[in-house]
Amino acid sequence: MVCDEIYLIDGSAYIYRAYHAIAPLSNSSGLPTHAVYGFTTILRRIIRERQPQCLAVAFDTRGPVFRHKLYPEYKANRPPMPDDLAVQIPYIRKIAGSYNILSLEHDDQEADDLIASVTRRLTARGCRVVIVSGDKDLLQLVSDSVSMWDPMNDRTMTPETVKKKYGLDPDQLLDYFALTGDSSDNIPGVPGVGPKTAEKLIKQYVTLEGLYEQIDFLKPSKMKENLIAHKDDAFLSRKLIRLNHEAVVPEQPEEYRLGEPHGDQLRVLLSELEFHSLLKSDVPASKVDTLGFSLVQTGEQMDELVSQLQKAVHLVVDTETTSLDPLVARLVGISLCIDTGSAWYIPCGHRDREDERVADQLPLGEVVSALRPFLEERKLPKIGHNLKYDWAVLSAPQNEGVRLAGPLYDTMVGAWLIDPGRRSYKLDDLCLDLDIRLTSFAEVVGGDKREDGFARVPLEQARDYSCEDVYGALRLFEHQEPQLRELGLWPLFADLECPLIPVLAEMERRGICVDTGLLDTLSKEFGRKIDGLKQDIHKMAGREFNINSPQQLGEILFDELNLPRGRKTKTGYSTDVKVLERLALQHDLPRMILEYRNLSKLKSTYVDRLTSLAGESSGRVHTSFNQCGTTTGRLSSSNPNLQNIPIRSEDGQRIRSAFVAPPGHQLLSGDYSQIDLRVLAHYSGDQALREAFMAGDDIHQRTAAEIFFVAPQLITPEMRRVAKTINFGIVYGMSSFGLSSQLNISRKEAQTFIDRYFAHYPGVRTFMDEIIAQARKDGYVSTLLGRRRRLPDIDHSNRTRREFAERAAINTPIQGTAADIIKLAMLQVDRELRRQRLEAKMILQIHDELVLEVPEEEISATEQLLQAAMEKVIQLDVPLVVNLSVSSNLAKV
DNA sequence: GTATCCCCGTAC
DNA sequence: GACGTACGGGGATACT
Repeated sequence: MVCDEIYLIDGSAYIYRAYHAIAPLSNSSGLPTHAVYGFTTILRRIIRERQPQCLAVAFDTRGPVFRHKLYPEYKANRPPMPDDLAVQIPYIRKIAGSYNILSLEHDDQEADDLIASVTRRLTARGCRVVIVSGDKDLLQLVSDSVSMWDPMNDRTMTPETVKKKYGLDPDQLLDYFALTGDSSDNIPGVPGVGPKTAEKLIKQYVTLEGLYEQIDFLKPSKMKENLIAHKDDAFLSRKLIRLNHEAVVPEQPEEYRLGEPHGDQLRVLLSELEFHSLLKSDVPASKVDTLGFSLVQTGEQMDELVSQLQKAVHLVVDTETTSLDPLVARLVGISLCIDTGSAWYIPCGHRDREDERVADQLPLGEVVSALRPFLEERKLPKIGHNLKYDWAVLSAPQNEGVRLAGPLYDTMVGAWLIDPGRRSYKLDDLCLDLDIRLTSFAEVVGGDKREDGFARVPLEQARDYSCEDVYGALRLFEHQEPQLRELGLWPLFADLECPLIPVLAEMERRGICVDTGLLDTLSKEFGRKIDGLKQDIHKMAGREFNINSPQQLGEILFDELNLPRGRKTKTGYSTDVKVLERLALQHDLPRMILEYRNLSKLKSTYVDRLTSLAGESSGRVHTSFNQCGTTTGRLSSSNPNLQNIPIRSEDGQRIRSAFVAPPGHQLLSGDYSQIDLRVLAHYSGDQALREAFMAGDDIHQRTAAEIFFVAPQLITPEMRRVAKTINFGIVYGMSSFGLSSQLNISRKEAQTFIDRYFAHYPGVRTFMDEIIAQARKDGYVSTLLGRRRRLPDIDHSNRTRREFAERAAINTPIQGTAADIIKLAMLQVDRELRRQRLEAKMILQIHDELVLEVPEEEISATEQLLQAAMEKVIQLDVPLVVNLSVSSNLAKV
């Protein structure tokens, strides 16, 4: 028999489960997709784990079914299907179709009835059936040839397990449920009869009929009265629960055979849904044609390549190297292409198994001298994916310092500008959207786990892999360019973000000097204090425990010391600063925990981490500035993150002072004063806010005067602090709740402050309302330079998600415009330093601050340059003010 | 043993 | 549920 075992999936049930179990998700056009996603994963899991030959998925019909005629109240307590689920249903059907799975649906029948009908037909033909469901209503079908499996908890129900769970045979369940009823389906049953009673009754009397024949002999009781009074309900319930075995369904087992997925359909569908990982794993490869890829291994071949490059209008570049770290990476090969018809791979650093240089390749020197004129040609645009890396590799001294020039077009940055919210900007993921499947790095390097694995990849394979990357990047670029122009992003792309790439690469390469001696001292000192605190804490707690574990800490504080619990987290009670600070008022332990936490955070995250990173490259640390790391347009920094070095506490300052200028140099820092609020003043046009900045006032003091109704000179530091919190909160869209918890005041007081704030700055209120309205109309918000962020949740039915999008609508134009401005300034500073032939170098950007390393004799010239460049980089309706500071280290005095 | 989630804390 | 944008350490947990 072709299909001796058939899997029948309770589709509708899993749609609901997926909908509720998976966090809301949507594609870039705002279509909710989480139910589709969850459903698809379940389907895949069933197929993967059970490899069924025969499979069907049953769906509920949309309209009423025969049960409604029997009982109008049937499922009357069910809320209608949520809209954001309803729109996903057609996609779920398409998914089933694309995976080549038979779908069952019938007017007047529910999925359960279809499953019952198929089960009846096919078991009669000798097939075994596995029902895939978690619904107890289907248990009535279980028999020697029918089992039920719920992949969610991987439980299989057989007649034996049914007996174990209910004490009854599967065919008695109907009568059993007829008595208990089912509140979720609004099936009445008999009031007062629950699982225990029903089990006893059915065990004794076998069926409803048996029970009611003997009803007179029951002892008088409330239950007996109920049974008599609700006899009709019991029989009606059984009718409702009994599945229909007579629905029209395919009769032949062959019709349930699971075929191969429809690759093309699936590709289109998964692309639309933006299920990139599934696209990658489930859609058969449409591999890139490698016919036009060639190796350049001889002088003649290089000459031929050079003559081809003469006619290039743009050059796509990718480098293969021995390391992800450009400081040490050695070129293994370069791939190039100028159109989508062909590509070249020029190996220059490949090695064999014995680590001997492979013979059939030109030496690096020859490769570089042949290609340098093209790579450095300022009129020849260069295209690549993550060009910051290639720029850094090519310009490194060990690779002969090629300065990749010409307008740079980076497809990673392009993809980010088009959709700054997407998860991955990896070349292969982006290419999948264009239906191009690239070979993964892992596939090529295979088992070789060493970092320089690529050097040992055979040339032909290296050629195909590397050429695919330039081909993919070019296809991406061709896809992106019209989009970038259409969205008005081209100037931002071509004139700001892409020119910034070499600037960032140089900042990263230069790095910043750290005083490892000081870090060492700090590490020891913090270590000593931490050990002392640890002992004291354990002593006071009465036992040893892991202080770093919020869970264990919670046990000590709340269970053993019985201190009052605060806010709940998913896994227990919160032990964060706010909670511990409150507890510190009544117990010493929380105070010590806070100190312990503070010191261990500083030690592990900063002191020790910096020490290990500085050790790798002789006293300097080299961060990565991630250009595509945020949704607002800011940079982010990692390995180490130099944008969150402590500043507020004294210990934080000591860590800062370990960032130093090298001998003969100083650190010059310029930071924008209140750039967010100035941008807000500009955007909102609010009269009072603008005047405050025009007058050069201390904005927090000014705000304090307005909300406390006092003269500016009478403002206390406390009042200023409150005003400052409000000013910041406004930019983030904070509510009275947030403000009250931040300031430890009542919500009412917080609301009063907010009301007074808006009374004084009415333009800000208008701005906030308008920007949300605009986001709702357009589906996105934008910054001064036209940077965009889509906000698909701005109309979401879930209030939390909607309000989140609303706050982002307020914050993004402000934060993003500030990012635009400082990026412009970075380009300007870079250009001016070159023009004035100064040796000073930018080394850090911390959102509203630029830090330069400056030779002592250049300090005054660089100060002027920096301040002018930053302040004059753009004209807002309020002045931009930059504060400078010069110091031998990063600590603020 | 490795990958990932969660809690927490640092910055602007 | 409640304040936007990040990164990262360490514990807990899930998976291989």
